[in-house]
Amino acid sequence: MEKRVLVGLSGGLDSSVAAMLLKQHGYEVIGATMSIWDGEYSPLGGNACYGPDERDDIDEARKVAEFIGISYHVFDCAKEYKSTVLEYFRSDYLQGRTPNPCVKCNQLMKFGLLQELARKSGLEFDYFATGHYAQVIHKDGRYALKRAADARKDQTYFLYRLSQEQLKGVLFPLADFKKEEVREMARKAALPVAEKAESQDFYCGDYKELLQVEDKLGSIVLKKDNRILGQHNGFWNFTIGQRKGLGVAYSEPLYVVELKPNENLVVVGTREDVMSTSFIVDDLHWMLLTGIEGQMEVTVKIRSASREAEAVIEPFENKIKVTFNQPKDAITPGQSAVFYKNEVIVGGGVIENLYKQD
RNA sequence: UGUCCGAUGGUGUAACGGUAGCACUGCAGAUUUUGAUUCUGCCUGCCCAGGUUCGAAUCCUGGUCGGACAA
Repeated sequence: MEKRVLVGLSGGLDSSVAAMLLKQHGYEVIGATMSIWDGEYSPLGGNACYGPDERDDIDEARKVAEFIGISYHVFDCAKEYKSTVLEYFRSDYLQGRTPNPCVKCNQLMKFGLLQELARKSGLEFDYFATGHYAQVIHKDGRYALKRAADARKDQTYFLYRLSQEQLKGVLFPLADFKKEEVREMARKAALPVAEKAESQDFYCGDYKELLQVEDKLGSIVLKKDNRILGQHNGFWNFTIGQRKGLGVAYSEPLYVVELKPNENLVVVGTREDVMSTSFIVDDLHWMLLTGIEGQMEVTVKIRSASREAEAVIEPFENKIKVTFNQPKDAITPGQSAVFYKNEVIVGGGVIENLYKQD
């Protein structure tokens, strides 16, 4: 009997190819897209997750579904998206942290609500699949994510919060392919989205709308001597490690080193000032393991596009303390730190703050 | 209205007298499922007026402006 798979279609290249591959492999495939845009704001058009161009993406996903011959459904997740992802996004920024909406969205929406609504609507399926570049392994009775074959496109970082239950029923058809191979397959099959461009932003409008704030003048101060170097329109417009857009000239590159929400201060410093070695991770989520007792050597990734680096993790109160072997730049509260051992996700959590000795 | 110092692109700076470089900002692009990082490219400048030199940002004179000292 054919196994049934629900595939999350985004209207993009990757998920389309994923669906096509599953179909070719003999699964009975059902396409589904979540609708998250409620039209409250009016940003300029653009290729973003949360935005009015969602309609175009849904149209494309529908075309693709027709093209490869699978059924297609759209589920309205706008309300929940707003109360979870957007609310999280907003409150984190207003606390001077830098949230990662993709992580939240994967955990709660794509790999959560979407399947839930599909089942409620009467659809039955054995697996859930997406076009993510990641692979699932099963070891010692636990499921975990392993980096994709195409290391350059690996997306496990965004998926580290998936639970055992979520991982258990997941398929990633693109796990073993490189991006170029995926595009080539799409071209050969003449998929409608074969030439679709990469990359999408989270939101293509002004973040002020999502944060529900107005500009508020504040100072940009130099860490070294607290000298005021310039002005800004609100600390929420910045993230640790940011270099561009400060509007401040100095003898060397300046980076945002710290945000002080209470005083609406943006503290900047030199390259050296953004480097740290130790930090505390909270809001833990374990994957291959269920926790650790003592120290463990791992590699840690603290930003989607930043390369993972060697570090030691160890319990610290109810949290985890991470210590890099070499100082690392832009360790940012709110971003996720994901621990890998031999390319497999051991666990991860959210960066709470730097750990300072003495 | 005395003395001293300084005066280079939007900002901070560099250039034995030989036609101005660097960093930052800004802009454009590459990379990116986070408005970060990183990478590539681009735009702007020698306070003014004389003079000395084959030739001056660099030397001299005067002016203007800024800073410091000076009751």
